[in-house]
This record gives sequence, C-alpha cells and structure tokens, in this order.
Amino acid sequence: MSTDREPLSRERVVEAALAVIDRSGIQGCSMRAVAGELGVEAMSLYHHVPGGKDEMLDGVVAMVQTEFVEATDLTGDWRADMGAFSREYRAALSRHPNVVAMIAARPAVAYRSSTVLVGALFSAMEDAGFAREDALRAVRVVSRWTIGFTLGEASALEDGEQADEFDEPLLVEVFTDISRGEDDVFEFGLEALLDGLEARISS
Amino acid sequence: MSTDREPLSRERVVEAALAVIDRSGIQGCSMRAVAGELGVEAMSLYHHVPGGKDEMLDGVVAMVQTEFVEATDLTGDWRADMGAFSREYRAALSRHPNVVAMIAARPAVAYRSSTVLVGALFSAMEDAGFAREDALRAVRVVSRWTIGFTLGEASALEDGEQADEFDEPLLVEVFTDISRGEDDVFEFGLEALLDGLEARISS
DNA sequence: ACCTGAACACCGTTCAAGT
DNA sequence: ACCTGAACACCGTTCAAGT
Repeated sequence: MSTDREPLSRERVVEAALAVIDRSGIQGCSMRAVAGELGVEAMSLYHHVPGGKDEMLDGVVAMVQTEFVEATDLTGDWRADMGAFSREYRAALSRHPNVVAMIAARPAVAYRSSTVLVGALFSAMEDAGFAREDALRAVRVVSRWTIGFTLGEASALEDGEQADEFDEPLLVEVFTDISRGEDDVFEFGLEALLDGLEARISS
Repeated sequence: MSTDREPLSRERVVEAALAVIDRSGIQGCSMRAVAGELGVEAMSLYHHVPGGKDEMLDGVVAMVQTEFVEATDLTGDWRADMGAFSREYRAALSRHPNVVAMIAARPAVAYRSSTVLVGALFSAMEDAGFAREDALRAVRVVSRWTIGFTLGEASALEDGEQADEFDEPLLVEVFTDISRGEDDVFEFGLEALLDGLEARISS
C-alpha cells in the first residue's frame, strides 16, 4: 500500500531486478518486467540507472556480492578463513542461482565489492608463511573454483532429472551422483584444494 | 564461390553460429546474423535446426567439446591424464572464449560429448588406487575448476586494462597480477588441486 | 524533478506461400 | 524438398512531451 508510493531509487530498481531474476531468470529480466515489478513504466528506470540495463545488472551483482561479504566472519586463521570465504560464497550464490553466470562474467564488479575480505585473507596468508605472490594466486584459484563449482551445480539443478535419459551407463552414474551429493563433492574438492595450497607454505 | 551453393545442413548452420559467436559474442549471435553468414534468410535455419536457437547453441557447445576431446591424448597415468584433460579443455575454451559461459550453462551437453574421455579417466584413477566414488568426485571437481578458471580468465580479458581505474591499491595489484600471469596461476592451481587429490589415493 | 507515450530498430518464431 | 515474405509479439533505448 504505502510502498506503492515510495519514490523510485537506484536501490529499489536493483532490488526489483534481483527479485525478477530470482523468479524468472536472466531471460525474464527485461526492463519492462522490472518496471512492472515496481508498478511503473520501463522508461522511468533510466532516471535512476542512467547506464541502462548493463548498469542495473552490475548493481544486482554488487548486491549479491555484498550479501556474501557481510555474512562472512573471519578469524585470522588462513585455512578457516579461506574455507569460510568459499562456503559463504557458494551459499550466497545458491540463494540466487540465476545470478551465478552474471557474476562469472563481471569479475571487476565482484572484486570491487569484496576488497575488504580479500585484503584480510592476504594478511592471514602472509602471516601463515605464504609468499605474497602465492597468496594472490591462491585467492584467485579458490574464488574461481567456487564460482565454477556453483555454476555447474546451478545448471545441473536446472537441467533436472535427466539422468535416466542417457543410454550410456557411465553418464547415468555421473548424473545420478551429481543430483545426490553436491555438498559432499564441494567439501571433497575444497579440502583437496586447501591441502594442495597448504603444501605451498614457504616458511 | 562454389561453397555459396552448397546446400544447407545442420553442421553448416552450427559452424556458422560458432563463427558468429567467435567474432561478435553471444549477444551478436541472432538467427538473422547466422543466416546472413550463410547467405540465406533466417527462417531457412529452422529446417535444419528444428529446435530453434536453443538446439543451435547446443550444437555449438557439442562442437567445441568435440574439438577438445579429439585433441586430448591419454597415457593411462591418472595424474598426467587429468592434467591433459584440464589443459586441453582450457586451450579449447580459450580458442572460443565466448563459448565458455554457454558450456557452463549446459553441463548435460558437455558431459555427453566427452563420455569416452571421462570413462578412460575413471579407469586410470581406479587403477591408481582411488575409490570409485572419489574418482567420480575428482573428475567433477577438476572439470568445474577448469571451467571456472577459464571463465574468469575470459571475462578478465574482456574487461580490459581496468587495473589503473581503481582507487584501491589492493585492487590495482590484483588486477595487474591478473593480466600478467594467467598461465602461471592456472598451473599453480592445477598442481595444487592434483596434489590434494593425490593425497586421497586410498590404497 | 520525475515520470511517460510514441516511436525506432531490433529480436525469435510461426505459417502460409512460393519454387 | 527446400527456401522465403509477411506478420506477431516481443526486446532496449531515445526523445520530446507531460505534470
């Protein structure tokens, strides 16, 4: 009721865009649909997002990224913190599966929104004896791994229960496995990666 | 000259679509553009790709995937083969950077096109003493890692030399590092991951 | 200042019609 | 059998006009 008359703002536009994307995917996120969500005409949006659709989608990425950054508590222990980084990242992306592909395609926006977190991770890793160069590489490796994992996860989910469609027994096994234990595979991969990184501590 | 009169076929349509995507991105890959590439009207495509644009894009993913599968020589040594899998995958995706995001969003098509390869990898890993369950997990972890890495790489490239745009010194460092050594970071991450997996051999 | 109607140059896709 | 013209219901975006 009263919210109907709330004035438009950049934040409200971006929020509405995220709501539309969560509900109907990126395909369904037209300027007209976002405007409809706000009870307004499409052309009104351009006053609050002058850069048009691109700027609006950048805003959505930044918003999801902020959600994850704020949920992540750091302890100063590099291994615990890198794990928290990856797990909270995956959790935020799982809440917005349709946004994952957008984040992957907008690394600049993503990095910008998580500077503080990444900076703290660097410190923890250097304290633990990593070379600065390796700390830089490790953060990129883990964050890309997390995005790649969550992306595959989100798409496999979307593809649905195709497992029994395949005539190849191996594929049936792979896809059955996929739909059964995403959490297990995530933890398996994350721990393997962290083990491999730990072996690279140089001091 | 003579190719102008070659009859249309599913394969020629998919080839043309890949050419358009490589040149102008997914955005630029309209049915009209692909038809133009073939000197034909948009509506003609539907006779060879009855499923429309979606089926055409599935075909593009399968074609790039096949390119990578055929380039990958296996030795029977799990670690060498897993490395070859990841490196050749990255190489094929780097040749078609605009296709990476499409592959990530179509895991079913991707798996279907690489069954033989994945099957051989499983055997090699079981021979090396991995539990079957861990071999399944490892293949998914490495393939998603490779996609995630290449995706970030392709997008960072596209974003261009934004490094000096940032006011935050940490971001400048991260982005400078990004544009300098993608190969180094890839090898660093891949070896760390393989080390972590190797530690999980159970026999 | 903030919103909008009409218009422009595009989309993917259908369907009846041409050869 | 294979290709196409015209048409439909959509896009993102601009711009002049309304309040």
